[in-house]
Amino acid sequence: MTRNHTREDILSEAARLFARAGYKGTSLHDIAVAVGCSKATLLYHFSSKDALLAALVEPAIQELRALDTRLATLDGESARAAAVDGFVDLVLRYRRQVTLVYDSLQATEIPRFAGIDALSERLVRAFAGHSPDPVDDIAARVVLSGICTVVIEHADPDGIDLRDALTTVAERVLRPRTRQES
Amino acid sequence: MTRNHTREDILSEAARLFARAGYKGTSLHDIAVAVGCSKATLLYHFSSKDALLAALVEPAIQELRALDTRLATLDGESARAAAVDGFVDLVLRYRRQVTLVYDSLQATEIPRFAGIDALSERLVRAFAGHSPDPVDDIAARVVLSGICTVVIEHADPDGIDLRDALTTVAERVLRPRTRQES
DNA sequence: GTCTATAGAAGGATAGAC
DNA sequence: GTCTATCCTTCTATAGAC
Repeated sequence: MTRNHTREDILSEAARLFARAGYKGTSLHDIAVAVGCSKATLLYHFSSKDALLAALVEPAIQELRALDTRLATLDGESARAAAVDGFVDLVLRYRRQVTLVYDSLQATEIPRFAGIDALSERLVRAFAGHSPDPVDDIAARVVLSGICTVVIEHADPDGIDLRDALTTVAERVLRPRTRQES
Repeated sequence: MTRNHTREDILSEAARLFARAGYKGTSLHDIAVAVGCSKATLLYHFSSKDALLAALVEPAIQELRALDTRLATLDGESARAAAVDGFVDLVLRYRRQVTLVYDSLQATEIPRFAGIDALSERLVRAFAGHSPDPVDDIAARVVLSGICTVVIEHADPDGIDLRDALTTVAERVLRPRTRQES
């Protein structure tokens, strides 16, 4: 089918190794060994290690931008629900890339990622249902980042449906309170 | 007062830089420049880069173990509350170390950290109130890791009381449901 | 497209003067 | 205790043959 099997192999192995040891913790040599080729081959397909990272994360970033655009047309409660569903779906489909977006923002300076901080803030606001309560804001941040970390670490999809569980948890935290304190 | 001002400076600057760029992403040269000394001085005070990391994280790990021990004497609901309060307190007091414990487990092999995975699992179980429901388990993981990430990123302690907010959020997710579905 | 060989920089760590 | 100088390794990236 695809003739770029080497290119695909590189992307696949790089994703695996980056997710395990981090971007800085993975060398081109490591990737080359995993793929079964030389470092020079890696750099034939991708102009640099940074470029490899960018290629790896690009589709995830694009989908994140698409979600952001979609959310802009919604408001309040419906935006919150769409944000949760959309984000959980995205994170589950791009498990390995998620870690990278996290540590790559600090690890490298890839211009393509510009504007992602603002996007991230809009996502937090959507999770919070645009509530003015600071606690709702913190709740949104906890859930957002917690979902990322859990998906990263939860390698094995055993019995339970992770998507449902994550969505349920998010609803627990984010759904507007019906005043009932202890 | 303390005569080890250089040693303290090194620990302080290393904590700052490690938290910003990660362990692998920070070189001894970076730390030396920040402290205003040479690499050799760094390695006079700490036998290796790994040893510096260990010294930095050690107190946090010890307190984590202490919390774990304390929790072992409690059960169910009281254990859950104690776990949340204790953990939030710990994470807030060791903000910078938290990131390190996360990425150092993958970055380096420091024997002193042995057994921390099991400890971490016990903490998750305590957060979940030892509920057998898998969703409660996921909820505990989301909150636990979410709290860590939020504290790391939430550098500035502006108006709101982060401790109260985090505790409140944790209670929202973890407190046993009174059956009320949408 | 893939390789070997190698350049050139940066990393951690040591030796020895002060 | 702190420094400069140096060693050795590893890293990213390039050159050029096949």
